[in-house]
Amino acid sequence: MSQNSPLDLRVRRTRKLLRDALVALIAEHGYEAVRISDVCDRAMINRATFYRHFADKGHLLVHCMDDVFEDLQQRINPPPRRAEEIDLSAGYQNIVTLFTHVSEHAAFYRVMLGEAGAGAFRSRIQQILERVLEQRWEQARHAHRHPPRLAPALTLRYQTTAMIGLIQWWVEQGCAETPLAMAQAALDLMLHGVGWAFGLDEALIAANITV
Amino acid sequence: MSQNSPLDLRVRRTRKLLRDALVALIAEHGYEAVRISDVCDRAMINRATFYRHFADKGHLLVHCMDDVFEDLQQRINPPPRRAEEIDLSAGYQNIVTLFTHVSEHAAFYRVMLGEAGAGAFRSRIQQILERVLEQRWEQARHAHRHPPRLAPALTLRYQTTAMIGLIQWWVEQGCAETPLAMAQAALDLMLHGVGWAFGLDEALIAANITV
Amino acid sequence: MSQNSPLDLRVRRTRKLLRDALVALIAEHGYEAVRISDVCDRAMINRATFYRHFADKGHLLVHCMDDVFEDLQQRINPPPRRAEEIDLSAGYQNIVTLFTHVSEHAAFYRVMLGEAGAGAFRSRIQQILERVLEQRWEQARHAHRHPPRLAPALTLRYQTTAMIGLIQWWVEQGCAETPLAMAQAALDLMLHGVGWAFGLDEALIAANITV
Amino acid sequence: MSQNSPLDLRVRRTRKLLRDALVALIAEHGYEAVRISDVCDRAMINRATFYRHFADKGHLLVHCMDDVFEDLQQRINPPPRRAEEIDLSAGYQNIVTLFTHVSEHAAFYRVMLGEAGAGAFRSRIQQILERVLEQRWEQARHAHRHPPRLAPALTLRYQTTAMIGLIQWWVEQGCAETPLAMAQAALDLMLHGVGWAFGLDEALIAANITV
DNA sequence: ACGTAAGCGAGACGGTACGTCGCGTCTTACC
DNA sequence: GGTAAGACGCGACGTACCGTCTCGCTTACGT
Repeated sequence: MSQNSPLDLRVRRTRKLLRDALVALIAEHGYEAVRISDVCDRAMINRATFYRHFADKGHLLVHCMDDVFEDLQQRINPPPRRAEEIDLSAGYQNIVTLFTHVSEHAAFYRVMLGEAGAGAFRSRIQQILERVLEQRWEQARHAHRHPPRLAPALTLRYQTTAMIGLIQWWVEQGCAETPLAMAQAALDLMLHGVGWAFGLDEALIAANITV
Repeated sequence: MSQNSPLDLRVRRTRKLLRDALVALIAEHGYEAVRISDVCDRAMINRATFYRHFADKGHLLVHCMDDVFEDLQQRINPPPRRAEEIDLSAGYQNIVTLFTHVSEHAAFYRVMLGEAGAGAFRSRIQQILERVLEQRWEQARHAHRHPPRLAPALTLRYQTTAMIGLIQWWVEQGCAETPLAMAQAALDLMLHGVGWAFGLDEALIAANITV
Repeated sequence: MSQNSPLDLRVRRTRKLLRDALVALIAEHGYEAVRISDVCDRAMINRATFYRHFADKGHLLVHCMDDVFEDLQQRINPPPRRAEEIDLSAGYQNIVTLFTHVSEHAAFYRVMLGEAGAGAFRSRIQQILERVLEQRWEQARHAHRHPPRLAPALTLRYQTTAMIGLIQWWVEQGCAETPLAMAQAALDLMLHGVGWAFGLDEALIAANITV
Repeated sequence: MSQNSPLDLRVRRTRKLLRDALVALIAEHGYEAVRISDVCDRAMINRATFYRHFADKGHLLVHCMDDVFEDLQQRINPPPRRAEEIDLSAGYQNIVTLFTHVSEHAAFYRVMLGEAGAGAFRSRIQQILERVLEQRWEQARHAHRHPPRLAPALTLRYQTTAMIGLIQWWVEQGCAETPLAMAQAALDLMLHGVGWAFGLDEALIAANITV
């Protein structure tokens, strides 16, 4: 039997060691501060070998992100096949899944979304969330009574960056709340707005719409 | 005493040249890609002189950010002196001011919030917004009928990161909308939520609250 | 014994390919510039296979030199069996043989004696010539009227390096002269000196001996 | 007073340290075996600084050779201004000067002419000697009774390489003989030939000319 | 002739040196 | 006294070549 695995065992081992070392070091010192030689030392991989696999630190980072996001995509992506179930519970499920996934990579998310993280990470997860949210919105379109009240692109950006903010806050707190609680909070904020969350009186809110 | 007199003209000139050069170069190549020697070349300042004023690139960046945020703080910070005017119009005014300020530094915001920007910038503006929003929320507290429905820290983070997302989206579009339109959109999203913006039926929203 | 049986066909083939490749590449780029991987590419031999046969580039070079010098030794070495024939014609014959041999490996000699050649080659051929010349001198000793007028070691070195100089000059010229002409010139220089070759007057030479 | 010296003191110091280190290390390990980092370590110069002065090892070597050969050229070059003194004593003086110079750089010559030396050195000194000898031969031309009996280029090469052989032999012996003795031997070999030095009978030599 | 031990191709890997780049410090000379 | 010019130590970078090491395949040799 010839091994039909795509890559030599040694190759996979080397890449995994490098990935793990990078993640650990970013968590310790931040992305920019990590030197390729540090990664190699930690991974116990020769520096020349690093360059046989990745052109530079950024490529290894992408490799790491692929690792994380692949997991996320596989759990979130499958959209509801039966278009009739337009309730938001599927969306809620997705949000729960998202927070669960985050909690499983909490350390990575904490540092990557932090000040010392890599901008590429934030923009990539933002795109992923945007794509997912847009898809769901497209599928739910016929259930709407009204046309969109604001430019969808704007709304999408608002919601996705806000979600990332929630995630960042949560992992900074050490994931104190359960993923379900976070998902519920996210859904509430999405549906009722920040004013509601702050406890503003509905009448006050309604009154100020016209301002 | 000459100590507290405004700095030597040459010093101020040098620092301004360096600031301008850094901003221009970040806009062209991104923060990390900018070399101190590039900044000096652009500013036509000797590299040794740079080090007489700033310890490193980060310190110059802080200097630049101070320049921008000082402007913002001065326009936004003054809280409503008369606590009785608890209408949201003051908040709305603040938001207009914010977007106006952003439009005046659009290039800077675009690159600094982008993938190639500096993480420090994003986190700093986030803190500023959080502080302002928190202040306003504290002042408006007695006007609320209800206690906060979600943890205020969470809500704050949600709203401020969402605002930054809006800003980023806006400057990426070239500030096509007016600051007033953006402020109105921001306020609407804040008060009515994303579901409303997407045009979801209120009944549907209400129904799913219980999910 | 299988040990001294001629080597496996594959082994001989591999070594020959490597030898030829090295010689060709030295001729093209000089000894130091040749990389082992270049040799392997040219020879269409895997690099790992190279190391199964030679420890490094130097060992392959020695292998190549053995190839060349073995030919030379076999043609020059057999000293005059009958000690009575002490005429110089046998020495002359040897010199003719030497230049003939050189002409048959002209390309190799040209590059190996040139600036980009291997020092080991020059010193090895120098030793060979020195051994041959010393042998002949020992055999011709009883025909001398006089004891050596200069330290034999010095004279030997003078003559052998001069011969190598002649060879180098000749191959650099593309072996324009016949081997016989070169041998005659070498013998003339050996017997009559450089002054004579330049056409200096004998009286002048004699006069200046005392200087 | 502005210093009219061509180079900053630090620059000259750095280059001298590197030169000395290279010479010492070549003497110890041979040219090819010397690593640039070795040179820098020995010279207590940072490796990056090396590259600010020399593109590679070869350029530093040339710098070293210039140092040595400049000395030689200045002592040997000035040709006899008064063309009437065509005796060979001036040539003899030159040869004495050459050997004296060599004895002052004996270690350098020993290793550079040895197997581990640099081919460039040998070929460069060969060219220098050739140029000097050719000059003298041109100036002495009208004193000759006869036209050259062999191609001057060939004779030049013979003599210069032989001289280098003598030099190499001498420094290998630790310069046991005096420079004067070596110069006399060189002149004798030049004027009377190798056969004479070996003590061959003149009649024998004469008889074999016709061979 | 044919099974087997060898020679061999492929290529990952650890290592060492290379030449380059940018940083931050320092000295020197100028104005 | 501030500045220009630039040498210097430092350390990371990305590249190149070396020599070693599996792991299978195939090929010449010995019985």
